Amino acid sequence: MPPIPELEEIRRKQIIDATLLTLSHKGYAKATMAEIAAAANMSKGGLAHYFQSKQELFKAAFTEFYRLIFDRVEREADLIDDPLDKLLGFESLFAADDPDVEWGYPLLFDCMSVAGRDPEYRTLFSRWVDNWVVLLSRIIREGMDAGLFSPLEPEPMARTISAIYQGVATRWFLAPEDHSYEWAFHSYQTAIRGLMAPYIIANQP
Amino acid sequence: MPPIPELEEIRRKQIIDATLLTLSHKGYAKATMAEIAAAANMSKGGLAHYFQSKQELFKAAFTEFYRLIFDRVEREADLIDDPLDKLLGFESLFAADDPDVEWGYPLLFDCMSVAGRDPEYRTLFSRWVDNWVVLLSRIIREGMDAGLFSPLEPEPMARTISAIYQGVATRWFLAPEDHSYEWAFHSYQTAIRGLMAPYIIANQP
DNA sequence: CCCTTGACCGACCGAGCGTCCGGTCTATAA
DNA sequence: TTATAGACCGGACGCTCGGTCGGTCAAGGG
Repeated sequence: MPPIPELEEIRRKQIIDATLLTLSHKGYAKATMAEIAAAANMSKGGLAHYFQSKQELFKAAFTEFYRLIFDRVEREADLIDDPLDKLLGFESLFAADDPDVEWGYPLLFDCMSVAGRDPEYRTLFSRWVDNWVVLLSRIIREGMDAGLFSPLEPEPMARTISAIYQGVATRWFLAPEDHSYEWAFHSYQTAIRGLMAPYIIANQP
Repeated sequence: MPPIPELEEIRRKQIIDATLLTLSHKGYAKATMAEIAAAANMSKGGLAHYFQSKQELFKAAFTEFYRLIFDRVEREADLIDDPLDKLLGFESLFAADDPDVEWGYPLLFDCMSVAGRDPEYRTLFSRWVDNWVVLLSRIIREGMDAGLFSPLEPEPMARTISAIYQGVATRWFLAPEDHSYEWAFHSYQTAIRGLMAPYIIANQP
């Protein structure tokens, strides 16, 4: 009998946090169960009590990871009023010194790498993308409702925008010597403006 | 004394081909030296005779891989005359049934995943990008020389274009249910047209 | 005909890994 | 107080893999 009924939830969170921490500086391939157990102040056996395999644990960790990211992005989008500015304003994701960013990208690359062969991880990746698409679609609809954008299909446009964001961010992250923050931000903004240009209704004077 | 002096080159090519083949359906993490050796019709010892470590072999293989891709892309670009059409015309890279494409993307994701932590692979990734940038910059310069584009900095634009291409292609490859060929091609073309629009000189009637 | 050289073999080693499992401890129920 | 169940421990097991190393064989030089 568990003394505290929520113990399982607490432990799972504790383990997942430790997994993300370990993953962040070791990577998917080199993170071991022993290391994760140690980071969670637990033994390998205790860890196995809550997650029966490494795969299961990693999938739970990755799911938790993108939940974290979206909480954050959504909060930031809420602070901006103008829909176009919202679309253009993901600068916080180009913050090199932010720990979330620093280990978030490698984690995403790990997921993509595995997804190249494993359908289950492909689903994880799709869900990651879907979150972005939902967020961006909502912003586009806001713009249409406010009479700022002329009618367009929100979802394909949202997918295009997020794909462009990901492409630019990947370069910036993996080859920063050749892709400065300025380049990344300018590239992203120019590309999005170019895409949205046909749909932006000139503001009345 | 080797009976054929070029034997070493032949063997290295043979091994690298086998490595790419093995990598293509096993992935970086799960491809073993024994398997590669078998694919090269050779023993582990023979393999070790030419490549002293797995890392060394993989780096050579990846370098060869992007040489292959660029030979191909360059040849295809040569077939098109109009510079803008060249920029817009990488459709062969959205060919799902092409074996080069089918295993090329996973290989690139593997490289990116390792590059997230390993500076040597980061350099490999940079070189991969640089190849694209050189190719695209040349096309942009052609357009400027031909009076089709007004003056612009070719390199940053080339980097933006290739980043967008990569972002779109990644989605198309990893989440094809949600990102059709039509979506990918339209997204890429629309984005590039939007970027280039300010620099396209209206053709005289 | 022997000796050297280099290509190549494949059994083996040792490290590292995920998983399993017998056991211990603690808290509740009887 | 005793019994029981679940939480957790940590060593052992089995396996895989990269790298090594003594050996074989064929070709050419002396």
